[in-house]
Amino acid sequence: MEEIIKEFRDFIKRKGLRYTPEREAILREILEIDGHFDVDELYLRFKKKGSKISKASIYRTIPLLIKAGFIQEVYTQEGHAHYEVTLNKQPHLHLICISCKKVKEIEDNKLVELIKTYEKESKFSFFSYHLEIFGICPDCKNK
Amino acid sequence: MEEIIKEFRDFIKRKGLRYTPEREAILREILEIDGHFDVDELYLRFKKKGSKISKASIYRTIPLLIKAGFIQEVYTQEGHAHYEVTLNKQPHLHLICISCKKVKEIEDNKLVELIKTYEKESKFSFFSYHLEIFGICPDCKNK
DNA sequence: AGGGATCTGAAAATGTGTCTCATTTTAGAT
DNA sequence: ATCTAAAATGAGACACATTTTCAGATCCCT
Repeated sequence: MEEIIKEFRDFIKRKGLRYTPEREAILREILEIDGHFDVDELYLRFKKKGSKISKASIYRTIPLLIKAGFIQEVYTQEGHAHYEVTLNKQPHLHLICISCKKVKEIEDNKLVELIKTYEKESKFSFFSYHLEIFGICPDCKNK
Repeated sequence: MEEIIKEFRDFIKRKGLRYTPEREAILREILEIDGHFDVDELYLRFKKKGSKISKASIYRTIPLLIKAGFIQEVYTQEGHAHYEVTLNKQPHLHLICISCKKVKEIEDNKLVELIKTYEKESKFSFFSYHLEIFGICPDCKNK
């Protein structure tokens, strides 16, 4: 945990930016969230704690955390973006039920291998990817 | 082309909806676009032609075309959705250059096979998927 | 400690997508 | 062909996510 914070601080410094309590608090809060999150959820968590971090700061910090490689945008649902912490996470894909909106994660090495072959063939340098599959989950099929 | 139009008409009828000139015009316009498109582009094409189809109608027709299986939402960029015609298209994935924003398509059967195994294992019924990979294209690397 | 650049919160601005509503159009029944 | 109820349309209002502006606060280098 503290190492991650330190890494973020180094990243901020390296970029010539300023390390502020708000930026640190946002990273700490995100690291405490298990699973996916969105801006509003983050904002409400701060509000509940009595912390008065503004949405603007959250919106401004998220791109930094993405560039630093700590989080990733995973999908858009109900008109707004959802993110997840990528640290200590295997690459994975999301199955999204279009009926109940639940999201299931699948980790699979075969996909990772396949993506590596695309990287070689295309001569791109890959940063990240999303594989989202939309369908109906077993529970909703039986309704 | 005319067969596709007929198919759409049948789809609309089957759903108990009404077949209108606007709906047909929107489908025709989309079929003429080569590649990806967004709502604004579509709207401007109508405007340029002197056609006065409203954005509301475009927004209302797109979900119909998706349900009919003619188009698909492919990715969100700069805050709005982009679509593509799925007819006569092999399933494929998109490589998006985060520098120049160009999108390259890759078709690959291995991915399709892999996704079929996920469908079996997860017991979901899949409708569609997107695989988007973000990276830097060879051209931008050399700048 | 001082000072200029950067960051912050608050609010306004922007932009996408949805909804409302008055009017028009469709399509089935007459 | 005409009538009619239901559904679709365009225009604009609206809801909401995200970005930008700006004045004041903070950071951090010297």
